Amino acid sequence: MAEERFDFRTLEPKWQKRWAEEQIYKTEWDDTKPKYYALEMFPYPSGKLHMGHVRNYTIVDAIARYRRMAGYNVLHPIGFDSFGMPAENAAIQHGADPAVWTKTNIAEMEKQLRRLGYSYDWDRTVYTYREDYYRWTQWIFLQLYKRGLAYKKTAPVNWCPTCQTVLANEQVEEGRCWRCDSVVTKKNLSQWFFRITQYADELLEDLKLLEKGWPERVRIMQTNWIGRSEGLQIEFTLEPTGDKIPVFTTRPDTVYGVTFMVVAPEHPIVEKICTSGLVSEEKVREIRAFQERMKTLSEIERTSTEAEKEGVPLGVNVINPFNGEPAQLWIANYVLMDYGTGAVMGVPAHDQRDFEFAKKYGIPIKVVIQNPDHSLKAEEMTEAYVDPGIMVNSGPFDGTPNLEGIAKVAAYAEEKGIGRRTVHYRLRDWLISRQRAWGAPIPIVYCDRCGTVPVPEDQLPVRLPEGLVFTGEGGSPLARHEGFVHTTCPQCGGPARRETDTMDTFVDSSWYFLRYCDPHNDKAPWDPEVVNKWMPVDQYVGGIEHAVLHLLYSRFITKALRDMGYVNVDEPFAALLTQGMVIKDGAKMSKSKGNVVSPEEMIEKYGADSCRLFILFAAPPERDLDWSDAGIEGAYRFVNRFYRMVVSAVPMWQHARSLLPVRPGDVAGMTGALSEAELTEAIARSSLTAEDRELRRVVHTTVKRITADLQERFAFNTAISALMELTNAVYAYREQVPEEKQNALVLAEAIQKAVLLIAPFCPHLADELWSRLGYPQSVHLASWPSYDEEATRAETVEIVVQINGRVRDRLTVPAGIDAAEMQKVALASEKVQSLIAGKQVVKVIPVPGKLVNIVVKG
RNA sequence: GCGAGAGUGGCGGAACUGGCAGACGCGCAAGACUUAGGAUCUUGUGCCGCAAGGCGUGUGGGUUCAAGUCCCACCUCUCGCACCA
Repeated sequence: MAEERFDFRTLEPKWQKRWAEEQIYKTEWDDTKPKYYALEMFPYPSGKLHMGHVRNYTIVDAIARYRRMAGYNVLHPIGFDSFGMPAENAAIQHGADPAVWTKTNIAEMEKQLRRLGYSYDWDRTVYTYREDYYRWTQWIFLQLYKRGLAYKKTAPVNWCPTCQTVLANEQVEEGRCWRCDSVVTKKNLSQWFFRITQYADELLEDLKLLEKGWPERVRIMQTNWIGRSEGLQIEFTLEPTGDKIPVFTTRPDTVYGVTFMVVAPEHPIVEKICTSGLVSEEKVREIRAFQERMKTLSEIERTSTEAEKEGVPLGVNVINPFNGEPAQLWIANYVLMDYGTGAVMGVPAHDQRDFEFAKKYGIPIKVVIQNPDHSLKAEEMTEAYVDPGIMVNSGPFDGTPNLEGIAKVAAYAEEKGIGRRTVHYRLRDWLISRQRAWGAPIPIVYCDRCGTVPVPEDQLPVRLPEGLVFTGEGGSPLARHEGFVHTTCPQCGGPARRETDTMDTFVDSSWYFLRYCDPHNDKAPWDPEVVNKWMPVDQYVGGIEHAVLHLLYSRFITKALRDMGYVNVDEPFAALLTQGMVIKDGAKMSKSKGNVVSPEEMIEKYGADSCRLFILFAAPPERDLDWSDAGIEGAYRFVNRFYRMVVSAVPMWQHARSLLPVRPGDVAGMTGALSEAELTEAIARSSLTAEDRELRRVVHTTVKRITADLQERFAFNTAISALMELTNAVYAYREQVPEEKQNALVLAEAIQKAVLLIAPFCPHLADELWSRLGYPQSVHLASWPSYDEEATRAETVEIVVQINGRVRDRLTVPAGIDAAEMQKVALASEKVQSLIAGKQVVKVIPVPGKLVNIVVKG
C-alpha cells in the first residue's frame, strides 16, 4: 500500500480519451436546467501555453466542473484568437506561411490543453483566422458601417514604426506600443474608426450594472479611460479680428479671474495670427521656433507632469465675454490640442498649473474666490487657492459660494448666449485599421465613380489571398497583391480597388463569446434566439491587462449589436474575475530573467492534476501566485495520499455495499454503486461511536465549507485545504480506531464525498477513483455532494475562558450550552478561581459556543 | 499628485459577520517502517524563557469586556491614472 501511487502517466491520458469518446462535456441547450456560461480569455496561439494560461484555464475549469455537478447546464468553450502580428513576423523572419504557422501552433496548444484535462466542449472551438469566423467579423463591420458607427477619416493617428501599423489609443501605453514597446509617433492618415464615443455615456453609466460582478479596480480604470467631464464652453474673442476662440472649463465659477488664455501650439488660431500681419515678423519667428521645438518632443516628454511649463505670448489679447476685460493670449506646452477645444482660460489664482505659468512669466493674478478663513492677497499667494470659498470681483456673482456659482455662471452664460454647457470625454473613437496582412480584411471597395462602397453581405468573406509575400518592407503584402487589390465595384461593375488594411484583432475578439453560443451557423453569425439564451457570460476570467482594451471594446460591440437587435443583453460579462500573475522569485516569468517554468515539463513530472491542484492551492485567484517547486511537490504528495486513502478503502467500501440490501440489477460479485441517499439512510439506521460521529462531522462540515468556497467566492485555496483536513481526518480515524471497530458505512460515506469534492480540481484522479468504487459513469456527471446540517454539529465544544481579554483556560462543554450555563462553568474552573481570588469581578461576558471573558479589577 | 490593493512565522497563505492569531501546505526536527530512503506513516514546530510567564498581525495613537479585523495619523510595497483645462 505504501508504495502505491496515482499513475498519472497512464491514467490521465486514459481518462482524457474516455471523456473525448463519450463526449461528456458536449453542451446542448437544456430547458430543464439553469444555464451557466463560464468563460476564459481565449489564447493567442503562440505555440506553447505558459503558466498564466494554465492558471486562467484551471480556475475556469474548476468553476465549470463544480457548476456542472451542482446541476447547471454549463457552457465552457475554448478558441483561438489567431489573427495577429506574431504569425506575420514569423512569415517575415522564417518565410513561414502565417496560416500554416498558426495551424501548427493551434494543434500544439490544443494538445497541451487536452493534457491538462479541461472540460471544454471542443465542438464549439472557434478560430478567428478561419473564413467561417472572419466572414462574420466583416459582417459586423458592415452592420456598424450601415449605421454610421464605422467611418473613415483623416486624423493624426498613433503609428508604431516597428509594427509598421497604426494603433488605437488604448494600445498605446505611456507613449509606447503595447506589443513591442517601441515609441509611438503621430502620422496624419486616413483610417477606419468605430464610433465608440457614441456609447461613451452608456459605457460609463452601465458600469453601475457591474458593481457586484466586476472588480472595482477595473471599473475605475474604465471610468478614467472614458474620462467624462462636465463643464462650460465659453467663446472668447480675439481682440484685433473678432475671431471666436472657444475654451472648455469645469470651473465656470472662476471665469472672472481670467488673466490670460493659452492655446495648444498646433491650434489653428496660431497660424491665422502668424499669417495675418497682426504681429511683428520677429514675433512670428519666435512663435514658429516654439512650435518646432514642441514638435520634436515626444508625446511623453511633452505631457509629462515633471516637464516645466513654458510658453510664448502671441502679442495679442482676447476678450472675456463675461466682463469685457482683455487677457493675453499665449501658446504653451501644457495645453493639448486633442482634449477639449485645445484652448484653456488661465485663472492663476485658482488653478495650480495656471499659477505656476503666471508666476514664471509675470502674468497678473486676480483673486475671485475668497478664502473664508484668511483673506487672500494675490501678491502674497504661493500656490493656487482651490478650496471652496466665496466669489468676489465677479460682477453679479459677488458673494455667491463658489460651489453654487458653478451652475449659476453656466446658466447665466447660456442665457446671455456667451457659452453653453457641454460634456467632454477623453475616450476617442476606436481606430481599427491595421496595415497588416494577417487579419480580417476590411470589406470596403473604392470605386472612382461610386466612391467608398461596402462589399455586399452575400459576397462575404472578402478572402485573404493565399501566397502572400512577406518581406517586412514596403507596406502590407495585401496592398502589393495585385489580384487582391484590383476588383470590380459591386455597384457599377467598373474597375475598383479594395481596401487593403485589415481589422485590429481586437475586433475579432470583441464578439467571440457570441459565436461560441452558435458556432456552426453558416447563415448568420449567430441565431439571436440561441445567443439570448446563453448570454450574458456568467463568469469571465482573465488577466487585468485587458481592463480597458478588450473589455471595453467587447462592451461597446455588444451594445451596438443590441441596438441593432442581434442580442438582448446590455452587458456581455455579468461577472469578471481578474486573476493574478504567476511569478517566480518575486518577478514575472520571462525569458530574459530565466525564471520561466514550463507547464509541459511540470505535467511531465507531476501530472496535470498535481499542477492544477498546486495552482489553485497556492494563492487566492485574484492575487499573484509565487511559483514554487517545493509547493508542487506538496501537491503531488497530496494527490498520492488521497489516492491511497481511497484505494485502500475499497475493501471497506465493498463491505459497506454488502451491508445494504441487494437491488434489482446488481450483478453478483460486483461492488455496485452506492448512492448518497442509500448511505445516508443506512447510517441513520446504524449506531455510531463517538469517533464515527466525529468523522461524520468532519465529512459534512467539509462538504459545507467547500460548497460555500466554490459557490460564493472562488476560494479554491481554502477549499483544497479543507479537503486536506478531511483526508487527515480519515487517516486519523483509521489509525486510531481498531480495524474491527471501524464503521464501514461512515468510511464509505467519507470516501464517496471526498472523491466527489476533489473532482473539480483533480478530474483524472477523481474519475479513476470513482470507477474503482464501481461507478460505471464519470464522476463529472454525478451530482455535487450534499451535507446534513445536523451531522455538522459537534456534541461538545471547547470554549475559551479569558480574564481581562487574555486566554486563561479552555473548557470542554456540551455544544448547546446557554450563556448563563457557560458563565457558571467558567467561573467554576479551578484555574480561573485561583486567578481571580481576591479580585473584584466587574463583568462577565459570555459569547455562546465561543468564549467567556471575565473582567476583574484590583 | 490622485485612485485602488497589499503589508500576518523561515516561506506560500488562513482567520468570511470584532470573539482562541498562524488553519492547510512547504521547510525544518524527531520517531516508526526499512538493506536503503529524496518513499510512506506518526509527532513536534510564531518569538523570548529552564519554567511560571511574557511578547507578538508595517509604525504610533484611539474605540471596545475583546482589534489582524473598526476609527485617526503615518511608513513601505504593487498596480492604474497623471499638465484632461
